[in-house]
Amino acid sequence: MIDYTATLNEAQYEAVTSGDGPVLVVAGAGSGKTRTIIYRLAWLVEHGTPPESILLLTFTRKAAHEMLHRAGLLLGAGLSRTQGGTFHAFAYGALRANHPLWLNGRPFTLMDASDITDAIRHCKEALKLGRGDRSFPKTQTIAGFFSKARNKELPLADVLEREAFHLLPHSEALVSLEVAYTAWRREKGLFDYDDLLFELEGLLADETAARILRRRFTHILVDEYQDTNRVQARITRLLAGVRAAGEVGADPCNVMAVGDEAQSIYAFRGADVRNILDFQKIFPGTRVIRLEENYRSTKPVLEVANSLLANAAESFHKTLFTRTEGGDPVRLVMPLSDMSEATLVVRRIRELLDIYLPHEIAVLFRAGFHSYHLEMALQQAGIAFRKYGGLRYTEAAHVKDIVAYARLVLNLLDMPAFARVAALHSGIGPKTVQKVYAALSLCDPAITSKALARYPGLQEDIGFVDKLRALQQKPEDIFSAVLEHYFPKLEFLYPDDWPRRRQGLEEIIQMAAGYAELDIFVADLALESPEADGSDNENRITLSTVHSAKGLEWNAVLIIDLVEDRFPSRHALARPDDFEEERRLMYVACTRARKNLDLYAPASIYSRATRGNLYVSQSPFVRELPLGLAEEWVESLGGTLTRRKISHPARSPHPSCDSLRNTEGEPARSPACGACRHRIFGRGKIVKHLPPDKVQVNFPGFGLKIILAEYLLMED
DNA sequence: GGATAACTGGTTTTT
DNA sequence: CCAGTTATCC
Repeated sequence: MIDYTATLNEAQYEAVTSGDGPVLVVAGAGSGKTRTIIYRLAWLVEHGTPPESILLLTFTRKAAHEMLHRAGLLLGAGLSRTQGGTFHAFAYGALRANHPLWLNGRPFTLMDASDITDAIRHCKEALKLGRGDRSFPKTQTIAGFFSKARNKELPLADVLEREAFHLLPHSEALVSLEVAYTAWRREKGLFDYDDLLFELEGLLADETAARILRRRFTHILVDEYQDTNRVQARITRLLAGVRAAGEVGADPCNVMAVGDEAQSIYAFRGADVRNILDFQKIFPGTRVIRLEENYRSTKPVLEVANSLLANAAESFHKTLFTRTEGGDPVRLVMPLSDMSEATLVVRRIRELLDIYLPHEIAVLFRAGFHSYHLEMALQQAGIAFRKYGGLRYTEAAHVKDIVAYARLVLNLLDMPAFARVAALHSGIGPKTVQKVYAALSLCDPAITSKALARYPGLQEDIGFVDKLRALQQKPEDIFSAVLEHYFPKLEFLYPDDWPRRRQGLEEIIQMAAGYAELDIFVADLALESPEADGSDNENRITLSTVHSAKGLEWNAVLIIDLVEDRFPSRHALARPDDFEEERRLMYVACTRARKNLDLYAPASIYSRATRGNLYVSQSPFVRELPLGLAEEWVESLGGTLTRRKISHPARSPHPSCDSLRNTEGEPARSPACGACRHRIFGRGKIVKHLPPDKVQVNFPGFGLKIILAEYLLMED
């Protein structure tokens, strides 16, 4: 038997050992949330719950696997029969077993990100929309809005009105494009990410199907509940069932949701914090347990994190505490440019490598491309890294090529895969693809062979795929056959860099080896690519977007590019809600650090457009940092860092005029204060004078701030 | 008409 | 670095 009291605190113990009924665990950053889930899994199994009756829904498959693995270690027995993964992966599995009726028995295929943009581009061309119109949004942007509308469950026109005022002239065109895209998916049997969730909900709407799943999964655990969207919350409810007060029915309603509203960072894709705030209303009789003590970070790190939340909108106020004292100070480094930032970060990583192993160090940033300079500098310095977020292994063209062959083995009428394989042959472009596909979809051997006769290369490929299908092999054997078939083409397809692409292509066979079913493997590739290389990860530092760093932790964390327009992102400055999400994102980034936290705010950023360095404002999250919370280091020419004890007046703790542009794109200013003749940056208004040297200012949408008068402009 | 080469301008975050 | 556009070639 496991000794639960030895390693758990009181609140954790209560969560782990709670009996039947709904439970909500509100777990602050670093409060032992993962440990709690692991022990909960072990406790359930130890107290008679069959492992296969537990469903663990997490944010990444990796998180689920790790928790199950560690719970298995505790128990001394594997938890391989427990299902764990993302909502999307679970939905795929459920729909695979219960085909939606409207498909009429046809196979369905999961689209990956590029399939989605390709499909939208195709519809856009078919409808002749936005041709040569520079103001028409990019296909990827359109895909983003389509998905956002569905995740927020709002009409597309409403989303555009709220979030993309400048696209309103195209509203009608985009709505018709959305209709066409939906029709295209249904016609071709294609599911995008959002379809998975809504189709699963549709499945659960059938009471018989829902009851079967409820009986199968008597205990449901949902991690990162603050980042679920509305349909995911409804799915949770449908899977758990709801018992009215006092009722003892068939629905077990053993659901445990774990989350932290201060770490909600996915509102952009429809995550709704109300799911966690309203949990008790949805599930009557919920037991709420709070984990508040932080075991992860040192005091200096927590003070910075707490200060970020102290400036947040009301509902997110929260303070983490630790019983441990001491720890290195948080460092705020101000390089001259993003180029020298890369140099300084490399230098700092060298220092940290004397103390920590590579895998205990991470560099975090707001967007994938922010790390380009650093990636080059690390390469030159010979420091190995792996990058999360941004381009993935499975998004490389040559990997998509082989996966496309595998998808055709599953389903010859998989439109995106067919288009990809067909276009590998010279002389076949988009139009020919459409023609040949139309002929193939009639499923008449005579017509098929006639259509293919004109394209011998493609005919050979189709023959190869048909043969492979007939053999009914294991996924790894199918991929080795595909590789053998594909290798000779590689040199011709990618003359510039085929040797590089050849490297690591065989890894896909290793990845496939863990799977018994080809379609599940292919679906997983689209949902979340497995670790590309498991070999020397211990010897690499981590580069990651903050979003991809969620749920992870390192001894040393460096956050780069803390400047306005980057972190917070330019797009977030228009609306206060988005700005608040950036703040929580910064909070998530800081709370990843166990011992060392370095913040980098370069004074300038290289811009291609002007072929020079542009001076930039520091991120408001840096400017608002109270003096004394971080040690400040300034770079001077020549790359030397100097410790700065007194803060510069430019370090004003409020958004600058740049970050408070109105919709016309002009910096807005209020008139000078009648009493003191001071002017405020942006739209701020002085509401109170606090003698001798401070004023209270209200920034519409950002709230009240107290500011030193010397930071303000005098009317001239 | 349709495929491919050359060019240009602009980058959020993810399943 | 990559998607979308225009120019050129079959």
